Amino acid sequence: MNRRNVREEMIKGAVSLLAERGVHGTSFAVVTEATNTPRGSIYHHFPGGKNELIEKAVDSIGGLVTALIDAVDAATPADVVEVFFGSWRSALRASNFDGNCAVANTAIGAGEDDSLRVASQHVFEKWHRSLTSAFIRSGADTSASSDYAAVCIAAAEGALIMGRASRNDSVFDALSRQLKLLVSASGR
Amino acid sequence: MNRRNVREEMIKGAVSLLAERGVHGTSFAVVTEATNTPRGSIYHHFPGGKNELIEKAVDSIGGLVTALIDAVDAATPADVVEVFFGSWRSALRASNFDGNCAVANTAIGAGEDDSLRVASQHVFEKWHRSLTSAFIRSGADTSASSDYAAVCIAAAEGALIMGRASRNDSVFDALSRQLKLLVSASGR
DNA sequence: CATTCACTATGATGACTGTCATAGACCCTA
DNA sequence: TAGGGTCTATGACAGTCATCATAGTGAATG
Repeated sequence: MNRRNVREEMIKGAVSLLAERGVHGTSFAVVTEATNTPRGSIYHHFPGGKNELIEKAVDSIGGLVTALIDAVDAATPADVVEVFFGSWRSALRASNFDGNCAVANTAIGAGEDDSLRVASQHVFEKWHRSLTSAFIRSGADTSASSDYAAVCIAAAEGALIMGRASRNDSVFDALSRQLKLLVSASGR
Repeated sequence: MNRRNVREEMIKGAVSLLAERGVHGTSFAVVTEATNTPRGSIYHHFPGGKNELIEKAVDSIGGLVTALIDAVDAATPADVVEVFFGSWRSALRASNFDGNCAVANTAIGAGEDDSLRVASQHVFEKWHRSLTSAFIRSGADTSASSDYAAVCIAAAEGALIMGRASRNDSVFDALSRQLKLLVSASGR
């Protein structure tokens, strides 16, 4: 836990906690306890305080998911839907139905300070661009791909909330089923 | 502000604050200040403390929206989509892009105590049933209506988050456009 | 008039929050 | 060996949170 990775550990822990408990639940006390990182050096690593930590956490998970989307090499638009929803679904399961999207939680928990809101906005935009490209690559209708991406992201975010509320991920079945139909209609 | 409506005032105020600031931001101090209700009688009206207030607020807004859905008398499935998203969209605008769905915020902000999670779960289920019926009434494919309802609710919840993050409601355009196509495909 | 009840006012409690100052520990370089 | 920069430990700070106890109000009932 010494040397240089304390900062990274904190950011990583903040991502998990952000998904599970939101911005307010991600207090420094909880972060340091969950990650076994030293409480004394917080303002050394994050001079901007809590906001800086959360921002970095949002950037981190945002970039990670973006990379995941960019790596999708699907043969059909329906496969893009399958992979995208499948990832979120398994994330929900992995959290034992106790986690939401960290970015969504940040957008919701953003207070007066606009920095957090803007950070999550940028992530959403990045995801939208990447997913749009993925749809185009898979042979979807080019002019509709942006719409498809928006629908998928919005639906996934909503499904996470509903799935968590019901401790059940069957919502994803309906979404996957219908959105596959939608994106297949015009493509190919 | 005397007599019997203090309780109702508090619940009403809690709904607004819940949508804007989430569970944690809906503190008693803020509620009483925003509604000009007496701070001293909180535990008289809500012996269950904060949880009871939030629960009642979720029930309240849940029933209100349910009634709204039940009142929809649409000629086509596409019209159901139009009305449903239109309502959420104008709610977002009305809040100056600073409000989410109060029920979603409660689901997210629910802590260890399961009561809040369950309350929001029930509301989501109620909405799902009502919207499914609305689709069936409008002539949509009966076996697909449940899926349609799930997709619409999830997408709307996600769109609220994204719209708030970007202070922009153009996401709703894409959603409305595509989901109208989807629900029209099999219906009629 | 007296009692009871619904409601309100005030303030204390202890826990937790983000923030920061101070001082000590570690290790690389000279 | 000495110095200096990076990191850590400890704890104080002002504030807010939910909760509750105590005391008080006024009105309706008996």
